[in-house]
Amino acid sequence: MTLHQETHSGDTRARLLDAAFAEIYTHGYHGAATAAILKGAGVPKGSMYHFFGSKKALALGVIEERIFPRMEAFYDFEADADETLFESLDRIFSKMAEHELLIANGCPMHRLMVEMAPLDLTRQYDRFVSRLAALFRRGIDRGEIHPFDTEAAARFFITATWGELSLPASLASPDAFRTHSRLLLQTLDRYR
Amino acid sequence: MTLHQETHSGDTRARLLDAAFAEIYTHGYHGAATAAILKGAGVPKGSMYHFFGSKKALALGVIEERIFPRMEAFYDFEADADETLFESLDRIFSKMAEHELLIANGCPMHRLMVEMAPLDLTRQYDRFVSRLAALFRRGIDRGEIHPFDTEAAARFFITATWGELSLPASLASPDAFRTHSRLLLQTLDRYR
DNA sequence: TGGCATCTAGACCAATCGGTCTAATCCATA
DNA sequence: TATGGATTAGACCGATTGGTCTAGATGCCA
Repeated sequence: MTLHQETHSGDTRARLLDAAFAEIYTHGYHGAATAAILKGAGVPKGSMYHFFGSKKALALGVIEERIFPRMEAFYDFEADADETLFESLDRIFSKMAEHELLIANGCPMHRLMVEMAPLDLTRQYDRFVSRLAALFRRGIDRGEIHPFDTEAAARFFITATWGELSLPASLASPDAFRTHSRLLLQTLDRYR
Repeated sequence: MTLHQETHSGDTRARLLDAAFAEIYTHGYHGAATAAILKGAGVPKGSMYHFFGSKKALALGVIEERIFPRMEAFYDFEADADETLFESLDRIFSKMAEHELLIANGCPMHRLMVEMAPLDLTRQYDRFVSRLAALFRRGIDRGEIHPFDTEAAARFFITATWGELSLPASLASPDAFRTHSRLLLQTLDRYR
């Protein structure tokens, strides 16, 4: 049966978040029209304003329930406790280089950060820095690398990587990204 | 006399470019309303559409005649031919750290690149890379540093710096920038 | 001074924006 | 099966968007 609408079993909210994420990721917040989001989700306007009070609230929901969890899963620094620091970093950077959408469109959190400057993403950023710094610290504790300022290095790694990922698709490529991350990793050689 | 309008001696076009630059730099392309640009320039709509066919054409003009020349002047890598490579880099990074607007708002070319992805800024990017690579090469030729892949290093420096500069004002600071560029410069130590 | 192209001026336009509102419908529970 | 909150549906709204158009002012050159 299922005539023109598939699986409308109360997942309206989730569909809205998914469609909004896609639309905002590819067109930016200002460039994403609510009409396009609605169409993408196959949901009428009334439902959107039932679940979210405004476009901004929807964007906040996207950050909180789509982008941030996705990042946490992606940058799973501690996935394998048996990995050395350098093995972990290699694994993460390789995964990124193979992620076509990421190479072409950049990090969604970074994009929203840049475009919606008034929005405060300090907490998410700090949390992200802490996690990477903790990975560095574990390497130090295990004697894989000599001590250094892990917080500063984590910030350096994150913003430097965001910069490379933010290149437009016409300038970005997996190879360019791999070169970038190789140079970035060399930063740590002096502490080996 | 000059009643309510100051120096309208045919500089309308220039005023439009200035106002558009300011508006686009602070609000982004989508966020910049033509009405606001017009108001900022103190110029009626008819004049704008006389000189520029569309908002997009105006933005192109801003890139070509405001942003890019400004960058070329700012990153004047070869200003002092007697400087060593490291002196030049120190000078540039210091100048950037002291540039409040740059720290707070990021590199205008980078912002437009991110927001107007379809726009092709490949030529400008490549030119910028070449200039920095040339500075590296000069250092090599003078024996100040051992040979390395200057193109790759230039790209690394530029995108890494863009990433740090793209942090929102709430996370950016001259100190954070200085730490970032210090770590970036360490990349070259291995070739000293 | 007359004539013509350049430029100014802003009223006006259709389209689109985010957002509101009310009526209909669904659905769980009593 | 009756009731009532949750959800759907989309017509509608004022504001704002980028863009058009025509009338007049301006200034250069003949």
